[in-house]
Amino acid sequence: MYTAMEIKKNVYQLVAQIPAGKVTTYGDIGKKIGTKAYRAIGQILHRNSNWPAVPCHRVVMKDGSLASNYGFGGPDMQRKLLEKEEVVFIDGKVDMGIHKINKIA
DNA sequence: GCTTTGACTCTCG
DNA sequence: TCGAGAGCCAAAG
Repeated sequence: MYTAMEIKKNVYQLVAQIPAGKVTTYGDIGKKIGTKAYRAIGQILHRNSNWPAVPCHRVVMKDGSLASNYGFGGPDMQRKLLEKEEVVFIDGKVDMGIHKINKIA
């Protein structure tokens, strides 16, 4: 049983544990914390009370696509940040086969 | 205090 | 293989 604060804390914790050059998906985070509210995670990160402690730019969709409305400068900014992390982009999407984390600590 | 929206994902057609 | 619909949780109006 998680409370709103616990969920947010878990999300921030998991995202903060993502190393540079690696990315994760909302689904993995949701399953990791035991919730199916993948949208809520995105919402939490959008609000992001813990910026810049939480690298929300390392969180992408299942397909590797970036967020639709990244609230920091648009998806372009997010892509730029990931590229600086040595993340390889394929067809405008993150190469999940290399950068996607198998399991979050 | 209730209703609507939102950085998503999964399943059925 | 591609498209549309339902489900979930939290924050804002």
